[in-house]
Amino acid sequence: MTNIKDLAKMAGVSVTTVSRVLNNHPYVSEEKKNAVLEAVKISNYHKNINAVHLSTGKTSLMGVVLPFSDHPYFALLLKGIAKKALEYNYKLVLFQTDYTESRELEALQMLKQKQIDSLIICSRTCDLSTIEEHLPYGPIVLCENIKGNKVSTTFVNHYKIFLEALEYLYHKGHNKIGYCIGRRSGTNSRERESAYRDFVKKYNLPYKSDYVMDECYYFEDGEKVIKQIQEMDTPPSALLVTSDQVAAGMVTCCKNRRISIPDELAIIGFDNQPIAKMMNITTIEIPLEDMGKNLFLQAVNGELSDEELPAKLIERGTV
Amino acid sequence: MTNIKDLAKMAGVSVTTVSRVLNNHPYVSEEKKNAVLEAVKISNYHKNINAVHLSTGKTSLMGVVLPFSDHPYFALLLKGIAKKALEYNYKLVLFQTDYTESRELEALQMLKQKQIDSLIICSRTCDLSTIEEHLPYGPIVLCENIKGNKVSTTFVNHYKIFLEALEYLYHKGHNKIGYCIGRRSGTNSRERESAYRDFVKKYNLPYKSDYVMDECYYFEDGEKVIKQIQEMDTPPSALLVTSDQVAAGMVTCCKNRRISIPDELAIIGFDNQPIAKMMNITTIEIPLEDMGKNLFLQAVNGELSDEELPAKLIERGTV
DNA sequence: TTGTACGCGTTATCAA
DNA sequence: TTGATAACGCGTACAA
Repeated sequence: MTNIKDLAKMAGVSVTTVSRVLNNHPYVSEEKKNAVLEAVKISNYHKNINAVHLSTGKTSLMGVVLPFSDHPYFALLLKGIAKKALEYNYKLVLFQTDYTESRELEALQMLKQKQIDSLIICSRTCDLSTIEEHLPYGPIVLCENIKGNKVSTTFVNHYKIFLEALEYLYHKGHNKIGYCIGRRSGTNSRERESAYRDFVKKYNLPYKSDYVMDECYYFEDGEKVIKQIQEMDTPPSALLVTSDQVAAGMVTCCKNRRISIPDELAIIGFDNQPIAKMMNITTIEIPLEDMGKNLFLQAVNGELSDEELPAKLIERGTV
Repeated sequence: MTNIKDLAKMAGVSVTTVSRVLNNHPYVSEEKKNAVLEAVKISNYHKNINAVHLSTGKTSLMGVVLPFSDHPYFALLLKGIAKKALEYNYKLVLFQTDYTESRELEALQMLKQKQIDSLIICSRTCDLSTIEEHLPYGPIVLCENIKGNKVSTTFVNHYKIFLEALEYLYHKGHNKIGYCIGRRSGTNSRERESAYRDFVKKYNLPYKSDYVMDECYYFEDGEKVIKQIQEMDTPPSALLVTSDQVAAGMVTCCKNRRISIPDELAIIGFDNQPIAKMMNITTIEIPLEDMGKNLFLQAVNGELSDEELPAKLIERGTV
């Protein structure tokens, strides 16, 4: 492997000059520059990036922590991050955690060890305090509404939009409303739960714990939900479903079982993914790709900020 | 940032001894070992991985090239890779190419620059020769049937399984069979096309170019296909669809349009994803996760091998 | 405009 | 069992 020293020898210049040429620094004569470039060409030289990293203390590598990359929600977030990463010439290191804390710690560890410059955590299991401990080693940004901390955040106001959707259903005549969610823990889920509780309280509705169904992630989970509500004595007449995938699975399942939508069951999905448009599902649009882009920018520049992005209800045929 | 030198000073030993302790090498007394460990603890020391990389010439980073990470086919492949990566303590660097060659070259570049140890290319646009040029810099493995080269491969025999599926449809009484595919280029696509041509030749069927539909990737593309065939004078009576997602989209669309499956249109999907099971879609099972695992293993150990994994037809309700 | 010399943090070699 | 010291390859004060 030829290195910068070899090049210097070949071109008859110093290593500094070689380095200058390689990094487009000023103050180097056309003549020597060409000599170096020539040497690069004939020697098939390529920088050893690790040496650059060691020398500069930076890696142009950004970590991305997410539970599953095969879920459209996170895939879209990732897409936004990846777009900006391309633009800024950053590479991404993926940490697929399956919501296990140890995998999250690995990512934080890499930040500590300077293998990545910064870290985007799309969803987490570990404590906020654990994250804060690692802040001295590089920027960490989160995708949840916890303003006023030492970490930057990009988020949508899940409390507000959840409440809005619930009110919408209520004014459409529904008073038996349930909701489906991925996991019960996590900031976003807690926000939704508290919106739900505030809603039933406001309208004096009973809080039925079986109206809240968790572990809903994928298309095929929609069937599970339909089965569940069919077994209930008084099933909900409307469901807020925090993923369009699951909502689509429910719509498909309902068609198979001849359950009429929205007459027998109204459904509001989340994200406004292509599948929702195609299946004409009423949904809450979440600007996932924009959120990804924003997360990236916060992570690169490292300045502290909290940014709320808008979500909005899109009326279609399932309510 | 405290470093190994500081530790040495603190513990009253040499840097060599510190390094030995840190890497669990033998020949260090219990006493000194404890002294070092103590120093590590109180100084909150963490290795600078870049220095390790520079020194060892390795990174424990593996590159993964794929067109889109939000497609279930690649997401499953990635899942298999990620599982093994976790086991072998490797991290993954993701290159989402959108099938642009320049992004692929970036990955190869990183291999050259020693930022990654090895590279898995799940699907490519660039020439095989371009890949071979980069082979001296580290193992590169491919996910396609091009045996006998200097690169390792893991693949299923798409020619064979495609032919098998076509025969299956033929013997079910279909002689107007079409197929849907992602892109037309690429080894896998060419294999399928040649299986299709051999099939129509064998049974003396006409080759109709509009029976081959490309750009079919996602659920929502299923609708596009149905629209297309509905406009044909003599639409196909059966379709091989190289993604369960698209097949699911088609089934959904057919339900909306009251097209009876399999009577008016028979469908065979690909991959055997959960959605296929749920929607009772006949499909070709591809062991994607296993393929991912295998790709990883080939990439870490760097030995040259070509491994064919089995695919099989799963009969369900759409034929 | 150019070059020398050192630092980055670690591992590996070799002598003791 | 230990420790000096030389790599690893690059960037950059600082001097010229």
